[in-house]
Amino acid sequence: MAGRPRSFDRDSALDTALDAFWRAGYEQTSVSQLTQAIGIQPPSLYAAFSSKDKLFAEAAERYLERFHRGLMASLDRAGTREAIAALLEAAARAHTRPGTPPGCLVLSEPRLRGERENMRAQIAERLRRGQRDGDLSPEVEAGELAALIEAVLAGMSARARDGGTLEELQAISRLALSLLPVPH
Amino acid sequence: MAGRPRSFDRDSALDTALDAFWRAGYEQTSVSQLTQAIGIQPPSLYAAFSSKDKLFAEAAERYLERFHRGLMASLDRAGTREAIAALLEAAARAHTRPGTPPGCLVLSEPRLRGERENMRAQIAERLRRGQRDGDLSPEVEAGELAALIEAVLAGMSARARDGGTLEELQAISRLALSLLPVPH
DNA sequence: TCCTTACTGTAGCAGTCGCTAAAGAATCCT
DNA sequence: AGGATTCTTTAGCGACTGCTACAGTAAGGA
Repeated sequence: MAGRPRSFDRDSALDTALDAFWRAGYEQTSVSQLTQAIGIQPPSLYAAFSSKDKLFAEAAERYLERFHRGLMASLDRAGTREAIAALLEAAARAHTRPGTPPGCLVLSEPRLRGERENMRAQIAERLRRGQRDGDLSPEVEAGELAALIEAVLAGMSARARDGGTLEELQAISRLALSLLPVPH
Repeated sequence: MAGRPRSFDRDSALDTALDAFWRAGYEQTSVSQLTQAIGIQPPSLYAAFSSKDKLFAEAAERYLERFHRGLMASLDRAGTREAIAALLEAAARAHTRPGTPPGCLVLSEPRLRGERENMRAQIAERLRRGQRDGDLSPEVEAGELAALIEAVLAGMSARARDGGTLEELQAISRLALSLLPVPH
């Protein structure tokens, strides 16, 4: 049944791969960089993960679970303004957190366009809920405001990759919040 | 003195190279893609432009002259709000203009970080002028507001690359404008 | 103990990367 | 015409890309 046991920890190898993809993106991360960072030879990587593409998919899924979903859970807060404020503040912190690469994988990796669309849809849904609840002006189109918020988040991520500090991103976040129209 | 004349138009070759770099970025554009698009062999490219790096630098300079500076000239408008509105609107149009690649080269190419810093500095300077002129609230830090505006522009560029339409970008632009505090 | 199974390291596949040596072709100058 | 100059094409450099055939190794089951 069982053969020779794997000589490396698949789970921590996935962490290492995620870090590499997050830092440099899919295209700029070579298989040889990955195997070197993990400390294995190519056949071991391919036995465990099938292909660079599948390895990325699994690393991205881990990113979603471990970083992205928690961040998006900020939207569950009561109060639309508080929810968006929490999302922006959490993003500012996450995008500049020491020990992880700067910026957001979802917002910077071209291959994750689908996740960006999910993200925008979730924000739009939260805004619509706010309009139903009466704590967001119904005069603004929720989809459009969600697109603006996504754009601000993408800009914050890009700024972080350019060396922007936590304080700079928090300033962006704080100023961006003032565009949420309160109900009259 | 003069030897065999160049068989291709250096100027239009530079246009072709700019289009390629703009569309896919520096790293994702190979020399063989460039020579194929221009219709020449590698030695001709190297005789005319020295290296991929120098070719990119020249193409980027052309981008700045031909697209970026005109866009930034929107800031010269009288009225700070009008100036920022014009910049955002011009960006929405430029990032989705048919016949040119989607998005902004300055905002999407990692190598052009310095230009992004120039851009932010120019926006900040315009905002400070607005505060001196009294048509922008002096209570907001111009550098921070400039960072927010740059973030919105970067987000618009990213959205354009994801397939965002002119109308979507205009909606972002219009909503973003509401964060400009008027003087009390 | 021996077989089966599944991993390991070595080595290298075909293809592409940025770039260039060498030789032929087209121009100007004398 | 002949030489000098500068481009062109052909061909290919060494290094790297994602990936894999092959042989050796370490485990469990009979």
